[in-house]
Amino acid sequence: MSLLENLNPEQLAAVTLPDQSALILAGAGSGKTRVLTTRIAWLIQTGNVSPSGILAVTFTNKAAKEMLTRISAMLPISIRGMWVGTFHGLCNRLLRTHHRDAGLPQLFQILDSQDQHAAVKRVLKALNVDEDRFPARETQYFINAAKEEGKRAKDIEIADEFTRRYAEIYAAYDEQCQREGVVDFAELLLRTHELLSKNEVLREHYRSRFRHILVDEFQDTNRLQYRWLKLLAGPKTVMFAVGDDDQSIYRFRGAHVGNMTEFERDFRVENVIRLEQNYRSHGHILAAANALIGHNRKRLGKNLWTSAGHGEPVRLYEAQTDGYEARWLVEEIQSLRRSGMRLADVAILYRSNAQSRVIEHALFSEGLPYRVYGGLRFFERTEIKHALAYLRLAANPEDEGAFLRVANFPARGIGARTLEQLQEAARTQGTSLYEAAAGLSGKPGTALAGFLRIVDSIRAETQGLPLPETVEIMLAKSGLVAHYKSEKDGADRVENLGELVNAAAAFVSEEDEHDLQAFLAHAALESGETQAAEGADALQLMTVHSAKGLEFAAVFITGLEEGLFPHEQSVLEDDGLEEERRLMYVAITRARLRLYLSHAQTRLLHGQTRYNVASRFIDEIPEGVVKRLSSAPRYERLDELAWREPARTGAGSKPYHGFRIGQSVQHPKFGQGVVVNAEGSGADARLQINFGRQGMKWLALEYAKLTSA
DNA sequence: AATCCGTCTATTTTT
DNA sequence: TAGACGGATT
Repeated sequence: MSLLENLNPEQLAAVTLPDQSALILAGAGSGKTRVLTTRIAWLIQTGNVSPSGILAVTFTNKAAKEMLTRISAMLPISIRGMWVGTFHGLCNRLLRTHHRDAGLPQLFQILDSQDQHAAVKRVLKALNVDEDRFPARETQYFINAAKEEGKRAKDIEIADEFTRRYAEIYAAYDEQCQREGVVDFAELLLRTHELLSKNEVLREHYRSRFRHILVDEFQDTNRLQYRWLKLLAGPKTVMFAVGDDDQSIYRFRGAHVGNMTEFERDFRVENVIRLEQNYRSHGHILAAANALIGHNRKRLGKNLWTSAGHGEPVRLYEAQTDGYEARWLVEEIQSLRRSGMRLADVAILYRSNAQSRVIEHALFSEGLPYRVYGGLRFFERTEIKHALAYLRLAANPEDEGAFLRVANFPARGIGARTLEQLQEAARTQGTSLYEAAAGLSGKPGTALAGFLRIVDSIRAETQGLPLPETVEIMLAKSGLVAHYKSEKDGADRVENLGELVNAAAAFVSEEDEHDLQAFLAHAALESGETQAAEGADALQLMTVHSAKGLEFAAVFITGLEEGLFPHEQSVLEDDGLEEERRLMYVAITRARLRLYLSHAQTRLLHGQTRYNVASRFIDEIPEGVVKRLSSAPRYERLDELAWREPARTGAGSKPYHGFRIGQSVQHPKFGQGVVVNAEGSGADARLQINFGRQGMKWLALEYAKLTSA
C-alpha cells in the first residue's frame, strides 16, 4: 500500500495501530505530522472509519491547515465531514451549532485578548475597583487561569480579601459578557465543556460520532483542554495523542505536561511509541541536543538518532559586546551566502525580542535583507480593530466593547462625558448602550443620532450583499478611510483597510462562507500573519518560541548568557530552569546542517551595561562536538559601532588593584565570573562579581583568592 | 481633542 | 535606553 511506503518501523507501528488509545512520543524532526496525517488517511482508506468519524485537534490554524492539505493529498475522496481544527475553532463550531443549549445568542462575538482586556477594564470601572490593587492585566490573567481550571466565579476558593474581590470581579465580568453576547477564548473552551457535561444527549451524539480523536502537540494542552478531550471521548473512542515532553515550552500560558502521564493512565495506554529517528539534523547537532536535554530530570525519556553522518561541528563564538556579536553574525552570514546558502534558510534566534534590535541594526547597515517574526498581526492593528468594531456593531448592537471603541472614532463630538451619561442611562434602564443611545438621541441633529444612523445604515445597506462589498460599504460609511486619508501618517492604515476587503474576499473563496458572523469569528480566531511575506530571499529573525516547529539549514542561537538564556526570571520559578533547557533543546533541533552558538561578554540591557557569564547550556554540550571560533576579531572601522560603545570604554578601562571592570576572573569556589563593579580602597577594596548561576557576589580583595581568567 | 510630559517598567505567545 | 501609559495641559 503506497500510503505506508518509506515509513520506519516505529512510524509504521504508530500509523497502523489497532483500535486502542496510544501516546506517540515524537521527537523533534521525527516525522510527527507525517505520522498523524498518514494515520488518518490509513484509517479512512482501510474502511476503519468514515471521515465524519474523525476529530483532529491542533493548536494553531497553520498546523490545522497543513494537516488538511496533507490528508487530501493522500486520499482520492472528499474529506468533508472530518473535523480538523484548533481547540478554539472546534469549540466555536460547536457553540454556533448549539448556541441555544449553550445559552448564547446566535450571533455571539469572540473577544481576542485585547478586547478582553478592554472588557475587564470596563468591569473594574463599573465596580469602582482600585486599579492599583487590581490591575486589569492581572485580573484578566486571574479570570483566564480560573477558566482554564474549569472554575466559575462561584467555584473560586476564597482564601483572603484578594481572592474574594477577584471572585466578585470575575462574576461581574461573566455577567457583562453574557449580557453583551460576547465570549472570550477561555470561555469558548469552558462553555463547550459545560454544554457537553450537562447535556447528555449532545454528549452521546458526539461521543458516538467521533470514533477517533487525534491530538497534535499534546504536551501543550492545558488542564481544561485535556478535560474537554476526556469528555468528548466515549468508551469506544480511540485516542491518538502525539507530543514531545522535551518540547514543552508553554507552561507560562497554562500548558500542563503532566497531561501526558495522566493520559497514559486515564486511557490505559498499553504501549508508548517513541519516534526517535531524526530526519532533520546532522549527528553533531543531535548529539548536542541529546546531551543538553539529558540534564533535565523530569522527562519521559527519549534519545534522538540519525542515519546521517556527524556533519559539521557546532560552532561557538564569544564576542566582547553585543555589538560585536552582531558584526560577527553579519560576517558569518556573508560567508554562508558566498558558499551558496539561501538567506531564507538561515535563522537567527534569540531568547527575547529586545535582542533583535542590535542584530537588525547590523544587518541593516550591511544591506542584508531580513524578516522579523513577532509583533503586531493583521487583525490586531488598531485601524482593523476599528473597522471590525463597526461590523460587529452592525451584527450585534449589544456589543458594548465595539460601541465604545468607535462611538467617537473618527471623532464626531461624542466626548467622554456623553459616553458616561450613556453608560449611566443604560445601567439604570437595564438596556444596552445602543438602546440607551437610541432613547437619548431624540433630537436628530445630535452627534449620537449621527453615529446611530451610521451603524443602522451599514446594517441596512449591506443586507444580503457579498462579504467584500459589505466591508467596502462599512469603510465608506464609517468614515474610517476618509479619516486616515486626511491624517499625515495614515497611508499605511488606509492600505491596511483596503487589505481588509481582500481578506474578506480571500475568506469567501477559501472557506466558501459568506456570513459576516463567520468572518468576524475568523478575524478573532486567526489573527493573521505577523508580517506580509516579502517573497524575497531574507534572513529569518525570531524568538526561540516562535521557531518551534520550523527548520533551517543554518541556525544561529545568540545571546547565550546567564540571565538572558536561561532567563533570570526563570530561575526563580520551579521547573523554570528545566523549561529554559527545553527551550534551548528546541532551538538546537531547528538546525539541519549548521549550528552556531554565540554569547557576548558585555551587553547593553535596559540602558545599562551588563557583564554576563556564558550560559550554562554551553557547558552542557559535549566538547567533542564543539568548535570554538577564534575570539573577537578586531575591527578597524570602529565608527560603525560607535553608537554602541561609549558606555563601556569609560569605566571599564581603569585598572583597579590589578583588576578592571568587565574582566573575567576565576574564583576557587564560585568558578568563573566577571567583574561588574568595584568600591573601597586599600584593605576595604571590594569587587562585585557576576558568577552567573552562583549569583552576584561582593568579595573583599584582601581575602578572596581571585585570579584573572 | 490632540499633544505633551513625567513615571514606570522591562520574558516567552496562541487562540 | 525606549516604549507605553495616564494625567494634565493647551
